[in-house]
Amino acid sequence: MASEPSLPPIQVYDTLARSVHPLAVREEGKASVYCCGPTTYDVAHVGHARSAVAFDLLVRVLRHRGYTVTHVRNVTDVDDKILARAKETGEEPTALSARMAKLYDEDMEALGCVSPTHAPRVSETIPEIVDVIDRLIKNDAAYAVPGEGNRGGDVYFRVRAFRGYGKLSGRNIDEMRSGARIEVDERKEDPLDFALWKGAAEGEWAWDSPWGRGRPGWHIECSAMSAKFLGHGFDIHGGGMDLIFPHHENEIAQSEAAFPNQGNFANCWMHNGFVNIDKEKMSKSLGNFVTVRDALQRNDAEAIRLYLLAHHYRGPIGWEVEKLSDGRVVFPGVDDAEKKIDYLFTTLARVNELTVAVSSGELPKPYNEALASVNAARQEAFASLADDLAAANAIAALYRIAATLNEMLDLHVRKKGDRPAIGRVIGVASHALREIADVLGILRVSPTAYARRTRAQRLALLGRSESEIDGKVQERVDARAQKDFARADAIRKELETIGVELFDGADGTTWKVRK
RNA sequence: GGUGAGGUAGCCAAGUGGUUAGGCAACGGUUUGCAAAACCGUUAUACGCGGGUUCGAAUCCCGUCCUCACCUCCA
Repeated sequence: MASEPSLPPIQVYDTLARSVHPLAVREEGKASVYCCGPTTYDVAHVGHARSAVAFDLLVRVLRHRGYTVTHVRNVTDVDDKILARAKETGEEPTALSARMAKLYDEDMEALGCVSPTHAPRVSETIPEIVDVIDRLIKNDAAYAVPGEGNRGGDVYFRVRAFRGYGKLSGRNIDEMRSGARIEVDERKEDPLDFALWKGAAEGEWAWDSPWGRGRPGWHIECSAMSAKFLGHGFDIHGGGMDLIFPHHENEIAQSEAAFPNQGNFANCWMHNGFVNIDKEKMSKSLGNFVTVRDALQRNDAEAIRLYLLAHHYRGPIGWEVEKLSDGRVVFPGVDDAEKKIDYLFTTLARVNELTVAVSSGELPKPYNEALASVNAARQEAFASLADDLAAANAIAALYRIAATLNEMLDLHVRKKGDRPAIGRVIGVASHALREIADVLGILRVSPTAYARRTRAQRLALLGRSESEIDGKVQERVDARAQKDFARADAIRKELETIGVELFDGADGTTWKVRK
């Protein structure tokens, strides 16, 4: 169902098959995607952002290729960690959850992630969760253990009863026993069994169920939610690589045991790699994390997104953190990405300022070649994205197209070349640039809006005010008017040392804060 | 112990058998009062190490070293 027949079919790496294979959807022209979202006990770090961006890219690519995508991303707003954190802060767990879920949405929106079609919450899916557990008990795949005293009962999944257990993560049950540290829990029939429902004491944060008051186990919500919105056997299930075991393995076990003889729970499994700091996985438990909000304070959202996209979604990303001598913390890799975003926006700004005649006839050779190179770059970009979301190649194509645009713009500015031919190349190239950027989810605002917001952010980081810089610039403009170039150069140098670059253009002097 | 990911030029990072990845930094050129931006060129016959297959290997095979992750909460 490609909207453009010349583009190759989409293929992705499937963790279950351990290979790249063509995407097969159960319903022509439609794609169903379920992604594991956050557990809302704290703000998101850039590892969460990476996962969201990776699957946002998937959804964008699918939509660009003509698929109608139903994208479900859950919010685990009921969890022991939320309860524990709420006890620390004195907040109601539900309030903490709701607050963090809102911040997560804000962060991901800032990073250009399109809102999922459905974002179900555990707290609003309890009846469906109870229903799946009930099915599992009826299918002998799970068993209830009565609670004691005023505690509700527990329900456990009978791992050994599910024949396919381990197929996603490549583990076998007996090898796991020797390696895993398993807490002795007398209520379980087998140490491998995991909780579907956990009984809670009277007065605790809990919901009613046939087994007494309690809360759902960690994995069951995804089985219930995906069934609710996508049904059994949906197309793609996504999440971070650390979820393969046990979370996704358990989802498969639950869903396939609840709906036996109905085929695979999900047709294809995609997993994103980690964000590392100093070669170690960024994680809450290690404490080596950078929150999305930290990152957004120091860099533009577009730059963060580009940095994440510039690495293949399955590989690791090293998030560089550098402490400057003055104590400030910077992210050099993201700064680098921000320069690239600057370049692309600057190119677009030049295009926007231009009004030019457009040739419709046969183009002279050099322009024809430029046009061919743009079209080849565009083709390459979308072919790469179709090949397991190779975004880095699409980004490379972006630079190639931008270089052609700037080359044409330079010719135009210098009043050289064939203007209508230049106009035609610029028209095609800028359209291709925007189209690719759109699928990548970058260059989402106007160049002027970007310039305005990055200037404000960079000035704030430098501790300078706009009027202060404007004053200096005006001083220099006056000096130049009097041909006092020594004074003008001194001011230029002074501004340069604090990170401000000047540009003497035909319409006067403009300035920019360097990243 | 089991399972998986990765080691590519100063740095970041694509690439799974044969013609350019791309970016950053540095340097040279065009342009500029000087700069910046932009464009062109150079740095770059790079692929952890040792064997092997092949006319040809970063890419396939065997061995080996190193890093990281999962097996416990984790995107």
